[in-house]
Amino acid sequence: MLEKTYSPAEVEAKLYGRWEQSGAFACDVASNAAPYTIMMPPPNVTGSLHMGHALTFTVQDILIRYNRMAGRDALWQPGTDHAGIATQMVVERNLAADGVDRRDLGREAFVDKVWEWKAESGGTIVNQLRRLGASPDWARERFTMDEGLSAAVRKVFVQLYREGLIFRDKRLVNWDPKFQSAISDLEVESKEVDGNLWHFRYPIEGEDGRHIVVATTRPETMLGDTGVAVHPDDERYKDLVGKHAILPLVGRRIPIVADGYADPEQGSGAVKMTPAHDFNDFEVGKRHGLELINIFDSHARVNENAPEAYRGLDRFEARKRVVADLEALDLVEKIEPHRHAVPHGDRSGVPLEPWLTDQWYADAVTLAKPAIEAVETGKTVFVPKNWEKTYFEWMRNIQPWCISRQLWWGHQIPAWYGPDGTVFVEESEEAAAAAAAAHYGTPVELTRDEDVLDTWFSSALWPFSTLGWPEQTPELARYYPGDVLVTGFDIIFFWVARMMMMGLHFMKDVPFRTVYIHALVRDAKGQKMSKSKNNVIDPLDLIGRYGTDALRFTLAAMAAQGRDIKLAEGRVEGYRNFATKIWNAARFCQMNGCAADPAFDPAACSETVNRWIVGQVQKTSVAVAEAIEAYKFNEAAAALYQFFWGTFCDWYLEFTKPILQTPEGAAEHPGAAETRAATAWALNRALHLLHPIMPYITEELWESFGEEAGTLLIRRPWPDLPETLVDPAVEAEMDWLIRLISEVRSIRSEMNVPPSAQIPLILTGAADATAARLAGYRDLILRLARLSEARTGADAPAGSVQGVLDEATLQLPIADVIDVAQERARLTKEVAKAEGEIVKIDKKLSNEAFIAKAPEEVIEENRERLAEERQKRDRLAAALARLNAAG
RNA sequence: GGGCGCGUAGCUCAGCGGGAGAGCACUACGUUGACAUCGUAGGGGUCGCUGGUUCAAUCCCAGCCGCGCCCA
Repeated sequence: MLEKTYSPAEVEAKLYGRWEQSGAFACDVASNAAPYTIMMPPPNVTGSLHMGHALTFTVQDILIRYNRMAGRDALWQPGTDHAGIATQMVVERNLAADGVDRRDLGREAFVDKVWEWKAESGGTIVNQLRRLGASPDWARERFTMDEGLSAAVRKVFVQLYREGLIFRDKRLVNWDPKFQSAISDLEVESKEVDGNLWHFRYPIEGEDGRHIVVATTRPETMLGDTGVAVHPDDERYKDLVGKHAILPLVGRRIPIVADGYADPEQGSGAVKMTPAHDFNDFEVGKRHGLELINIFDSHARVNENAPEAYRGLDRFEARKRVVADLEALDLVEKIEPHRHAVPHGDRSGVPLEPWLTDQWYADAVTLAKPAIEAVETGKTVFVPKNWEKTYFEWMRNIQPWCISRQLWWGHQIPAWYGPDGTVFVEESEEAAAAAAAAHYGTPVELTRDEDVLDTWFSSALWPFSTLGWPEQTPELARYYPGDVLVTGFDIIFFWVARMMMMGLHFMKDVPFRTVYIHALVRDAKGQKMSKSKNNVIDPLDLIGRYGTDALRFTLAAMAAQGRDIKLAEGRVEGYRNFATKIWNAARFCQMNGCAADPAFDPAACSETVNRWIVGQVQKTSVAVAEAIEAYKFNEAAAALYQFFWGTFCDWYLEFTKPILQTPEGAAEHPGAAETRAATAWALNRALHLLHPIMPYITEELWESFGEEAGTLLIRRPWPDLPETLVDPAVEAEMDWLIRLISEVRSIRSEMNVPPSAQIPLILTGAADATAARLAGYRDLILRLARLSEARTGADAPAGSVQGVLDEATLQLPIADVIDVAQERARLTKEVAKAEGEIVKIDKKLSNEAFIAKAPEEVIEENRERLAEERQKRDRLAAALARLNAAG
């Protein structure tokens, strides 16, 4: 016998191991089944499970479990990425706690430390994924720094270099002074900061007392100014173009140029130009041949290119000093408070410095072309479709991708320099040495490039590097391209776009056919969860309190396309209750001896209730399958919830009670055996349908109810049921029954008939078929509507409360409890309601244009509804008349 | 400024050309042998505003008002 309540924690721990050990998660390269592949977006190895992960991995697991059941050879490829900066930071912090600096340790020893750290604590998120019930093929778990994946990185780098698609260049980069590394423009986070707009006067050369006023948010950069720009049409400055200003504090003579970049509306209309420290100024500088003067070192301290007084100052100290010195010279026109966006490093959190350095770049412009085309031609489709716009927007405006990072943890760039700086890009040191020897005609000492590659460079290869590329493995042939990539929109640029580029370039095919972009999880108020707001909901905490299945069902139910998820804990609680409901329904089935019967044939039921539930199961299985295949997880969840609670528990189990529960001394109902088998069958099918979303409770119940002892639900086939199980006549009959019971209950409740009182029901004006139904379901009706008798009759007994059901009128003779005034009010309200409908439909039908232009079935439907409403109105009016006559 | 999206019941959200829905919350009643993590019934909505298209608009189009996110 099942326990009284479901205990998620116990069941989860027990079943996960059983699944994994049974090999249920593994794909089968030798299988004849069609493959179904999802590449898991590798979480950061330093990461721990947050709500976003919970959503994305739940969705992926639903897809994988469903497709596995649907007969596909499913591969869900798991793994983690090495997260260059984040991981290096973690390990550096740990070392710092022991008073060790990585530079004292040296590169090799430091990298060893990182590997040690990874071995000890790198698996956190992977274990948390298990608690979520995720079922990837763990045996194939990969890490972006694995030897195989590293070989893929080297090969890709060398090939792209030889094709001219990777190059080295001196450009402005987003420099992170804290990490001492370049970062890509995607890792830049704009933050609104309260600052000032400082207006400085720059004296004009040769015109005593005349100044040009420039406005800036970064006074300290003026030490590197090499020009002033004004708009060509700006009348105020026309005569100054071509002249020079004298840069205060420095004394440099700088040209005044005309450029459309200067906005006459902004500030004074004149802008100082610092081409070595601002991306826009860099472009303007290029157009006008302005000098590039780098005034900062890598820590963003003023260097030797600035006047001696400022050297060594940090950029913020330099700012104060410059302003103070200009004020002393009376060259500050005004200072206005100004709120503006300042680029920050998304991980370091410090303001970034545009800085001129040598870096490696990938030619994203060229690589993006086929990737754009693949989406244009539908080789890869986005779901929902509108994310294509975001993708195109970025891909069509893409810039060269800075792929080098000044870190130690990552894939070191396979480039070696000869004594004269000649670069040799090869897959190994030996190859580089050979190439150098050939170049110089003699072996030489080579120095390897110290930099490593952007983590996303290796992630971009994930869809094929994890399958063994560059080896031509059977896995690669079978599982590339993948079916669907599931991720959040925030990762379209970082990862999706780059996988598209690399996949198309190296595999000559897209990496996945579909990209499903899901929502972001926010808190109940719609705010992004963040530690600083202290509104983070921990999925593991929710799992602990409500169970994994409840959390998964909640996320599925809320994963409607195109809208973010505002997660309120109440929803999780509600779906925990749903799990409890499932548990209790199963207990009930067990208590009534409903066990799987191998001989049961759903198409051959004789009891109407059983023929009905079998059809409802069929409809639900189709609805759920279609919803999952269309990535409409909320619809799948709603169909399941409605079926299990609203149909199976609320009606079917109630309908079968009189059949299953034989009163003392009475003979068993002739349909009892069939009903027990049908109930078990329906419950078992429901467990199948629920399994992808609620794997644990369904697997646990399958253990007690399953048709085949010792099998696991995870490996069972998805129910493939014929449409013929749905019988419209049966549906109509059960629908009538439900409406009759509901109507009686509603009247009883409104008339305040105590639940314990058993009252009679007389159906007047009933057609023969209706009378037959009443007789056929008499026991059920008595029980569920709490009646003492239920029969047809010719006349209404005096003092009846009345209701209408199709052509018949319900009479509930409860003269002793009836309140005439209350009943009159009730009936009057009902009549008015019907009357309102009649007026609405009548108006529509008497509109000639409607009759002329609307489709025939719509007109017909309205005619039917009108007739129904009129019938109802007439019967209710008659009931009212009877009441008035009696009262 | 450009792009995307959202304003539907008290709350969280489905629906998106032909009868306004769900869950939670709320109210009343209920110890009917699966379930109070429950049952039965009920109240509650000019579907942001204004125009337009249409026989028909919560749904399509335009404008406006509020709100969010991304990119400059």
